[in-house]
Amino acid sequence: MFEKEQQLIEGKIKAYCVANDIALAELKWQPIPFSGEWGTSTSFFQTAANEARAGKGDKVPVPQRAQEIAEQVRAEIGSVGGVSHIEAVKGYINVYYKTSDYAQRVVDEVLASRTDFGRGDSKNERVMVEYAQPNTHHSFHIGHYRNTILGEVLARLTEFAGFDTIRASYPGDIGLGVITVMWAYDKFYRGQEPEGIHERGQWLLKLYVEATQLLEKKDGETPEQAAKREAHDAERREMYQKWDAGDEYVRELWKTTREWSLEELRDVLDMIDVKMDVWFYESDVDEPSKSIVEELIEKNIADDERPEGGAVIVKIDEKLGLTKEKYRTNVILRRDGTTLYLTKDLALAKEKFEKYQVDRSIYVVDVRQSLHLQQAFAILKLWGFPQAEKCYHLGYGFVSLPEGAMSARRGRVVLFKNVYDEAIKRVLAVESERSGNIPEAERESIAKQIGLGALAYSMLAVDNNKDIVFDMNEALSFDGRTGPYIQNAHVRANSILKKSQVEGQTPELGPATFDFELTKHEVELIEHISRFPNAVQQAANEYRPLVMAAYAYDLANTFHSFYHAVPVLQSEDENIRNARLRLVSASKQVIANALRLLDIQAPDVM
RNA sequence: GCCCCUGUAGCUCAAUGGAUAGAGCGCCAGCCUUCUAAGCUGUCGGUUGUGGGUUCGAAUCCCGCCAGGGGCGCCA
Repeated sequence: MFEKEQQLIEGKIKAYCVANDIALAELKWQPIPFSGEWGTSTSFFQTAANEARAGKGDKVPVPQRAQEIAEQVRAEIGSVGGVSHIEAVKGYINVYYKTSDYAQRVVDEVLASRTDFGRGDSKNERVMVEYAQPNTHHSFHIGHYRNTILGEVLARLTEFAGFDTIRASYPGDIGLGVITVMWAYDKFYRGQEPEGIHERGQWLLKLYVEATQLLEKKDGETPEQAAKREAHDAERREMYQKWDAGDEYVRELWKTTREWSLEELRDVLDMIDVKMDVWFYESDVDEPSKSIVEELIEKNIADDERPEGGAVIVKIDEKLGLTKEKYRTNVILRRDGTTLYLTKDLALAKEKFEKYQVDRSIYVVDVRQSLHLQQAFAILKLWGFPQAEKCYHLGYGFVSLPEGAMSARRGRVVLFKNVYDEAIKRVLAVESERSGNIPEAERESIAKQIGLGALAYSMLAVDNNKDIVFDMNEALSFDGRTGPYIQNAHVRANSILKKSQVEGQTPELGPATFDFELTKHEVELIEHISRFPNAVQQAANEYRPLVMAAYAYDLANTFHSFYHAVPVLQSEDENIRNARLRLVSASKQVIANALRLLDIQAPDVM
């Protein structure tokens, strides 16, 4: 925002140092921590330290010498347009901007750009974010939700930051787990089908639990029980073989039940406003991945141990020439010729690189699969894909329950849909208590926005590499550092604007200047707003939704304080009233932009 | 055995080499005839697991140790 002024000052500092034989170290500018006003600062510690190391400076302590330089430089700079004053403190030089200029620039820019405020310039680079990879024939649980919201927000961030972004889902639609459900369905429930997308999807999970009970070896089982269990297992294996061979009946059964799961998944994604660009299915890459195995053997990357009754493996460390074990060795084809997760991931990566021309490939996957993905990336490198360098595993800690890990086998899972329903129920209860002014018809829709806002934020406000113990009361809390807190700031801003009869009535907010004495609340609000574009870039570059989550809260917090302390509509001076209205409008816009990046709705009333 | 992650206020978490380590929850005390109290203001609360090292400066980087979690050739 003040790049020109900063550059001018930097130039003067450099000139002064050259003239006075001071070996200036690189200048790093950063905002001044606390201020009733705002500005930017840089320090001279590094320069002083360099001098001390070179034996200059007569053994003056570094902080003292840094302060000396800061004072000398300060005297030299003189006055700069747009800058109110410059001070030398504790080895830092603080440049304070002229309040009115700064405020005006920030607010005007937001109001000119609106929904595009904070959008980065195009980076001419294509990013694919792969997330939402639940298995079919299960049901979408709260762990899948964490994955999906993280991936979606990351995609929104990279897109807004200037990357060409592709969203990709990769459901696991085949495997022993899938066959297990099909077997149970075919044997015990053939022809049945519950009403309702979610009921039907969740029913498949129940079948899985039931089937697992029947197929699991139990302590002290009688020979008859054991025989029965083994017979069941044989049926299941037979079904898998039939699927593999393309048996018409089994394939049809698979397609039908698979579609039930995918319908449920699509509906969940729709509920949380996620629109996928590309759908990859595990079953689609099964065949292509087999030819990849042959290619890797030919290229002497993979070793074929099948002649000795083994599998096809890749000795990754050895092929990379590493002496210490890092990636180890892994199997890419079973001895029976069937593929593995790793095999399919290689085929998928090839398609991403060749068909979709992605420059960066981000995998939002549980941190427990870290070694596995590192192995995949290493093999891609051996294979000759330069993009392997830009494959990135965004790992996240797993979501467990207060009573322990979630376990689909034991039926101990918290389903997303149940949390969603509970969230709406709780918000509606609060609404009936506090929001008497909202028409009955609108309440349901707002309850969805608030409930999902609480849930999304509870996931996003924790660093992705930390595990989460899912607690319904915490996840659906509406007080304090939560989604609804941020949404409420948006609502309050809207409330002022609505009452001012500015928005909606006239297209333009009244003109205003900020050359009156601003309160510290206004100053802080403006500063936070001005930081938004940087927060977008940082969050996207570091692949960290948390950065944006933290930013959104801080902005809302600043707005709430402003709202409480500074009258807007009651301002007697017309210029001040207009200036504050412009500030409120800008605040509302930036809060909305931040919430949008977090996949959280910004309601006008709540 | 090897590798990865985590350890910060009573609890849940921020702070990725800079100024006095910050929020929320909880506790306590204030604030609604005044733009929505899902809010605001204030109080209390810290040897950043531990011992060294690097640096002008370390929660942050390096090494050791302790504690918890996860992973390691035919599951995904």
